[in-house]
Amino acid sequence: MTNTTDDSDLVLLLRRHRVQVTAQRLAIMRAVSSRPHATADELADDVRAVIGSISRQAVYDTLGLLVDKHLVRRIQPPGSAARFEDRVDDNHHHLICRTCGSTVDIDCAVGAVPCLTAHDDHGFEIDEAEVVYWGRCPACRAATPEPASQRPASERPASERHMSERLAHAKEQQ
Amino acid sequence: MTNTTDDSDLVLLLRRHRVQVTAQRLAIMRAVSSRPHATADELADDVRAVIGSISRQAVYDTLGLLVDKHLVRRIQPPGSAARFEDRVDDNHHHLICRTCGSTVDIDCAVGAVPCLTAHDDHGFEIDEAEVVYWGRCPACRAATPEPASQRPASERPASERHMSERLAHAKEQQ
DNA sequence: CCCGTAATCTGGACATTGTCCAGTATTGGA
DNA sequence: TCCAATACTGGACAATGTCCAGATTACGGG
Ligand SMILES: [Mn+2]
Ligand SMILES: [Mn+2]
Ligand SMILES: [Zn+2]
Ligand SMILES: [Zn+2]
Repeated sequence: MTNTTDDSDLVLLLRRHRVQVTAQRLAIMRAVSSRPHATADELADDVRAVIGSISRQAVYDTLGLLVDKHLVRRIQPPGSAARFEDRVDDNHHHLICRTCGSTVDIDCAVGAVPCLTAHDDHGFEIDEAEVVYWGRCPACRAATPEPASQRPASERPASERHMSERLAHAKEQQ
Repeated sequence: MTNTTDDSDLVLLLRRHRVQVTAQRLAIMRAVSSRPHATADELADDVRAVIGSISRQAVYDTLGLLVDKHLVRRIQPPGSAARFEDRVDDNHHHLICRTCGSTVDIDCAVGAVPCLTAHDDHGFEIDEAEVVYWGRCPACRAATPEPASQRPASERPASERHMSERLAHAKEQQ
């Protein structure tokens, strides 16, 4: 997608944001664009394949800078290192396969700024809602038809939600 | 809350789930109940204050086991170590202060099984939606009235979402 | 075009959060 | 009470970041 992007375009973009232009930064931007949802480590590898070498710190510094400038979005899926992507400011979410870890973009079910209206905001000033959908991708579903499914995800009476309440219940039944 | 719970109740609960009863497990269950959203490390400290000592491995093993048994829920807030809580199977979400990290429970804006219906499921079999709301808690808001707010969170034309597209735009304007 | 300074990059040490493993201790049933 | 399965311990190791001091590079001004 950005494979066809000229370096001069990236230079322009950086200058517009008052960011010094370096070979490392250009390479990292290209890497982020060409491999969405990659980790810092993966991006470092990609960059090394192009410009020979880069320090770990330069990778982290640059990604952090680009995130600050809203040129890159950092997502931190539970149980994984941070991942980075090109697609910013559109509030999209992510769908991750429990089995193989593959990650795809997903638009929000609710609207442009999804879920930003929580029932009770507890006095917080909410500015972002991050949503991660968990499931099994088509490939993994095909591989194992029915994984002896746990996780009924069904509701339980509110009175049994906490450990303490559930054990009281257990005692009665005993 | 569970401070008043008798050990024998916890024993009962574990037995019902075919889990061996040990002093470490009981202490960890108590710790999780009494300090919601604590990290493994914090729980280990709490447990040590009660039973003297426990290995890090026992803490992780037990928490993992309790999570498997649906007696404890593990949440992994972006940028933080995993946290654990008592309140399971009710699909509630979390609201985290960007400034001080305080975490509160929040019920879903949408319904009992929130957001589980994504626009396009990409063929995935979705079983859970995890939502993290980000913001500033009342205390932090009071401390700093307006933090030179960035993050407009406003929509941008779809044509400007990706780096590549935005730089093209930049070029025109040049 | 050259210079000086600020910004950036480098490489190595260090921190945090977890997992692996082999040996020892405890649990719970026979 | 005894045994086998299970759990716990302590130390090594791994992954993901951050800190820091010194070397290098970028870029605006002369
Ligand atoms: Mn994405
Ligand atoms: Mn909670
Ligand atoms: Zn998969
Ligand atoms: Zn706060």
